[in-house]
Amino acid sequence: MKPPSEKSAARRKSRPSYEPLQPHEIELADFFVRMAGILGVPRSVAEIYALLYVSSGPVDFDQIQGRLGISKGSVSQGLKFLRDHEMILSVKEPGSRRERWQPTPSLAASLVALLRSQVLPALEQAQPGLQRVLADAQQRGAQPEVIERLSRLNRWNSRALELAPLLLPPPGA
Amino acid sequence: MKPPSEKSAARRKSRPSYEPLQPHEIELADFFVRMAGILGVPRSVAEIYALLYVSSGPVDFDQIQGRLGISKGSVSQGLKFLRDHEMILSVKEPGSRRERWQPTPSLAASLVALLRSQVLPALEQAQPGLQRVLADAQQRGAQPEVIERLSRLNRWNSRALELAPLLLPPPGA
DNA sequence: GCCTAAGTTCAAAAATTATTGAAACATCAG
DNA sequence: CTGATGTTTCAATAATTTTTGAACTTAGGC
Repeated sequence: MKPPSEKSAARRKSRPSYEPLQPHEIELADFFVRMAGILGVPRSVAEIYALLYVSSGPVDFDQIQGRLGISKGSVSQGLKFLRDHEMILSVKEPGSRRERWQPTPSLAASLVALLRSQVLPALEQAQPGLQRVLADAQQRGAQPEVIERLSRLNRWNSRALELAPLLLPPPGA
Repeated sequence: MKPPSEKSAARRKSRPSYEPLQPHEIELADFFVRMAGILGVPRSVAEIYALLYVSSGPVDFDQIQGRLGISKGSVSQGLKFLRDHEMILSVKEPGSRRERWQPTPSLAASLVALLRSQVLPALEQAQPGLQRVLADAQQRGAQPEVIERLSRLNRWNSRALELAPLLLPPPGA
């Protein structure tokens, strides 16, 4: 609520005070937050991405924390998530340990990568189980309709797994 | 833990005791639960769908509750969700008020509908805001790179909105 | 090689979301 | 009609997820 007195704040090592998000930035953040929500990505992560997205140059850790008004921990974890999913890039300037961040050039590619990383493991892990479920149903002489459903599910799963690598090469190719 | 004594259970209006899910059913449910999780659909909803999906005929309310071991409230809400997203159909048999449920023929169509229902409203609502954000940036003479990003976002949004009705006709066409 | 700025980790707290169950409601078989 | 059956509602609770912040680690400037 009450900010540290102007004087002391200004004197010591110039701990800069950051502006809260402007209305237009909030609008964009809301959009990203909503979209991210569909995929279960936390609010803070979407906000960080939005901030980088509307910002003209790379943004550093403290700016992110200050402008969004969130904790260090959240910033760190959010950046980790975005890094892991190759949605942001860091720019290092010489003579400073500080990293500055900006979005990857293609948001589209980022989204695809994000989806991949969520869906693919599920498909892969499910593969043997789904086959077993189908075999099981056939052995038990289940209704043709059920067999048909389970077959289709298996076919889908296989096709998705085949197509996946074409959609975007795995993170080391 | 301890079921009601066999005798009384058997006598009165035959409140049947339902079998818990079999291993092959659990396997399928796990798959659906995982996939649903990606879209933020609750576990219980995915389980209900999975049960209908592996079952030979339509399944009624009490069977769902009994076999999944969840509350009436959850069953009701889960069915509502699935109904609202046109993922299940009810079959009514004459001489009974009871509804029995089965999955809609196409899981693919169901998934598309589900996605639509989550993504479309977000896109629609965002439309004016995104345009405003772009206009704003242009007026403020923001960096070309930022303008470019925001333009692309707007174009995407518009194209997605145009394409959407083709993907699947809105729920009354 | 220190020492400090920069960032990470993670247990605890807060916030959010899902589930329960009891009461209210609706419908239709009798 | 009416009573019992079948379903919905929703406030309370439980479960899960996200955020915080203080202690810890790391890296690089000096």
